[in-house]
Amino acid sequence: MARLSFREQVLRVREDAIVSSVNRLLAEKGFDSMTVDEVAADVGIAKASLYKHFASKEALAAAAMVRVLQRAMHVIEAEADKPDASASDRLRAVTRWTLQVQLAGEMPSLPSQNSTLRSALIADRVYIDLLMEVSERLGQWIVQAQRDGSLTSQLPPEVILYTLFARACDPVLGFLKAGGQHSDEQIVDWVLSSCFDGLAARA
Amino acid sequence: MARLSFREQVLRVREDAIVSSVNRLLAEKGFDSMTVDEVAADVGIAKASLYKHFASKEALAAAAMVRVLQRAMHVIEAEADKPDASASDRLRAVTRWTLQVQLAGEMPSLPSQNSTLRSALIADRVYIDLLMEVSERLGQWIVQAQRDGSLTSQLPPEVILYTLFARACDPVLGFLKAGGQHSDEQIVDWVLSSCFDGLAARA
DNA sequence: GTCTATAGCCAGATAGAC
DNA sequence: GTCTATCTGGCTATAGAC
Repeated sequence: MARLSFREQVLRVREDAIVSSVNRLLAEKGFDSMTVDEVAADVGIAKASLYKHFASKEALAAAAMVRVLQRAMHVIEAEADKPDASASDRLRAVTRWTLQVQLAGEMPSLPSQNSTLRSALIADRVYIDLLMEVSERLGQWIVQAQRDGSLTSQLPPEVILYTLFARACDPVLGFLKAGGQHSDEQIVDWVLSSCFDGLAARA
Repeated sequence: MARLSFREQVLRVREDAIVSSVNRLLAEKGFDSMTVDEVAADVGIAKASLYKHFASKEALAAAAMVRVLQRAMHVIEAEADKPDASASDRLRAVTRWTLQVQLAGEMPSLPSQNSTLRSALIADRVYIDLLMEVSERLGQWIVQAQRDGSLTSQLPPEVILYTLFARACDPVLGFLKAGGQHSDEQIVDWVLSSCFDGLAARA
């Protein structure tokens, strides 16, 4: 790893602050409602300065997505290091982390319809590579869990993978939180249970 | 029911055409990306004429939501009329319908973050009343199914209700459809199974 | 690289003739 | 009620001084 000059470190820190703001605002308001002016105000710099760091609003969102995927990879690696956990345990743990992040208002949410954003994301090599890596790691655990009989074999691994990914934007968390009746832990437990155990009664 | 004059009937038909366009565009692009110009072009009238029928873009979206809730109520009533169905069967059937509508590109999707839209919706008495009625009808079936042991009692009825509602915007359907590998029926079956039976293997 | 100021665009809503 | 033409505001992005 090359040593960074002081100037480069300052740059890093500033960009990190920008991405943090973007991440939070994306979680709060979504991509379309978030304005670049807001981001600049939140970071405490001028809008034009933002554009010296990131070429476009889409690039800002992509950076936030890259960061959350990096966090996810760290969680995955931490789970992989636990010697006694089953594949199913690991998937549950990663899914739990996803729900917690969303409930904490730290999960950036992107509209799947916005085409300019989609284009920017699939053109972003770093983002795509990370997404593939996360998918592969989870995919291996899914297949393993199906083999050892802890996850259903009725569903293709692909369907299970997508279902887990979708927990990152599950609106049920927000509904329950809006009610204000339950603790975050309780909410996460319920959604996790509905996801893995289903709504139907177990025999 | 009062007889409508010819002029009023023409009005009805036109507004119905407008709501149809809005419904489809909302399903396709979402509220933020949908423009009023597009709606006008799709219906084939001038934008100013649209505003003679609906006061705002939010009102257009509300009308589409009212319509889809009316469709849902019809489905619910049709299910209620089936003499031999269990509460659980009825919930599955209504959920299946929801998934089919979404997969057919006919489910209007609204961003939960947009505040002006939220305000417009909760101010719309017709929308709120319908939403409450649908919730109550489903809620009764949920409690009943929990009592007869076909739905889990581990989760509060509220959680189950929200989980079913959330199927209307489940991104898993879109992911699987985008792959182009599977039939719509197959996709619906999988998602329905993941929802009710869960991802974990059944004993 | 940071700022202020502004260009350029687009979309929601309206004016006013017919 | 329908149209054409326009207003208005907000947002992304940039120019240009320092």
